Amino acid sequence: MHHNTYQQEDKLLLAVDCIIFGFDKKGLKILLVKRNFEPEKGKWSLIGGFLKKDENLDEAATRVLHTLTGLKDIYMEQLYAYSKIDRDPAERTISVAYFALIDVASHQFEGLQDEDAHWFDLKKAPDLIFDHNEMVQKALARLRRRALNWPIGFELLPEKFTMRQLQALYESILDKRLDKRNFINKINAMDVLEKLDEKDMSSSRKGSFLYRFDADKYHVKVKEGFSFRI
Amino acid sequence: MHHNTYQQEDKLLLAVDCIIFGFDKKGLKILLVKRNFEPEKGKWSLIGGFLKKDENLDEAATRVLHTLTGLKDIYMEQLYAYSKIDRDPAERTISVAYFALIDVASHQFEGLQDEDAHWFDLKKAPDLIFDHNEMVQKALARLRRRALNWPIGFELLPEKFTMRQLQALYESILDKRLDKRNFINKINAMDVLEKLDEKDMSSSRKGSFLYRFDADKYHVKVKEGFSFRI
DNA sequence: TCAAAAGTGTTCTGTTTACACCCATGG
DNA sequence: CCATGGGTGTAAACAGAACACTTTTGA
Repeated sequence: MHHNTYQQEDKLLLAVDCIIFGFDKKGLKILLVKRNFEPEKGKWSLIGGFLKKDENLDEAATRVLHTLTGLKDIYMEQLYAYSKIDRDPAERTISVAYFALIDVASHQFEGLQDEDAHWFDLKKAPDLIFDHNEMVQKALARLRRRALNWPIGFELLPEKFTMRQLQALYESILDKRLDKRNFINKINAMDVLEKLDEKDMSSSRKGSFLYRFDADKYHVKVKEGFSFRI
Repeated sequence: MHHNTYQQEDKLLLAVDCIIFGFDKKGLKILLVKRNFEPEKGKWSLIGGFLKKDENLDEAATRVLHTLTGLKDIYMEQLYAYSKIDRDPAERTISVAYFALIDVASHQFEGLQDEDAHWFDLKKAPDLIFDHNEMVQKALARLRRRALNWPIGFELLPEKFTMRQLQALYESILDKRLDKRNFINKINAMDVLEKLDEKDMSSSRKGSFLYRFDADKYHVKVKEGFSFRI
C-alpha cells in the first residue's frame, strides 16, 4: 500500500540466539554448538540463526532451535536485543536473545552430533564467540529472578517431578542450598501443584511422590497478580 | 573481512519506540506524538524512528527522543522487541521498545510544539497506532515491578525530591495509596538516600525536607544483590 | 490563631527461618 | 536388619501492616 514510505531507511541483518539451559541430576547445563562457518569457525557459540522476512522473532527462535537440535515445542522467552556495532565482525547484525530451561532427560534429540552441539556443565562451559557470554550472564540473572518469584512456570519443567528434583533444580539455579522442610512448605502454600499417586523409585528405596503443575490454578493465580516467592 | 558470509540472508527495517513516562504533582503521564507521515498520519503514537547502520539501539533511542522532543541525558531502558509480521502495514519493521520515567518539571523541552507531542494523563491517553498500546502496557508492568523491588533507580528520579513526592510517585505507579509512616520507614531502612538541609516550601507552610539518592551506596547495594522491596 | 501539610513510634500480625527425628523400602 | 533417601512440625526471629497525635509556619 505505501511501498515507498520508508525507502531511505537502512535495512539490517537480524539474528536470534538461543540460550538453552538444561537440568538433570547433576545440575544446570547449557547447550552450545561448535560453529561450522566463518567467522569464528570452530569456536563454541549459542545456537543461532537469522530472522527471515516471513516469520516473527518467536518463530525464528523456534525454527533455529529445531533445525540445529531437533528440539520442538520448547517454551522460549525473549531476553534482550544486542546491537553493538561490531558485535559480529563479518557484518553488522542485531541479535535478539531467547532463553529456555528444559529437562535434559525428557528432551533427547537427534541432530546433536551433526551440528556438534553439546551440553556443558554451566560452571565448566567454554568461552563463547561475540557477545554470547554476556547473553548467558543475562539469561542466568533472569532465570534466577524467575525462579525466586514464581514456581518456575511449568513451561520450563518436565511434566512430572518429585519435590526433591524441584528443590535440586532451585538449588542449581540459585546456587545455594535450601532447607527441604521450608522449601516444601512454601511450594505447598502456593497451591499450584497436584500430588500424584505415583512414586519415582529411581532415587531411593522408599520412593518419592511425583507432582504435576496444575496449569489452570497456576494461570488463575498469575492473572490475579499473586506474588510467589521462594 | 568476510563480506559475503551472510549474503543470502534477509535484511529488515529496525525501529525504536520510546515509552516516556513523566510524573508531576498530578500523577503519571505519558509523552505521545501525532504522526505527521503515512501510514496512520494524524494518529497518536509513541515517539519512534529507525535504527541507522552506524549506531546501536541505545543510541538510536536517545537520538530519536532528542530529535522529537529536545530531551537529552535521559536514562532509558530496553523493554522488548516487537516483530509481528504486519505490525506496521507499510512495510515489515521490527521495533525495539525503550522506556524511561522522568520528572516533567525538570525536563522542559523545546520541539514539543513542532512535532505535536503532548503529555497525556496516563489514564486518559488516546488509542495508539500499531502495537503501541501493547508496548505501553508492558512498560507499565515493568515500571511497577521496578518500583516494587528497588527504590526506582535514581536514574529515573529528579535530583532532589521530598518524601511526599516520592510517595506520590509510588502511589501513581502502583495505583494505590500507601501509609506515609510505613513508606518513610521502609525507604529509610534501605539507606540509599541523603537527607539535605534544604526544604521545599512550595507545598506547605511547614516545608518538606529534600532528599537526594546516594549513587555510591545504591550501586554498592545493588551489586551486593541487596533486595529492596516496597 | 488556625488551617494545612509534615513528621514521628509502637503494637500486632503474619511470614520466614532454623532445626531433628521417624518412615518406608530394597538389598 | 540396616542403609538410604523421603517425609514431617514447631518455636523463635523478623518483617510488614495498622494506627493517631504533635509540629511548623504563613496567612
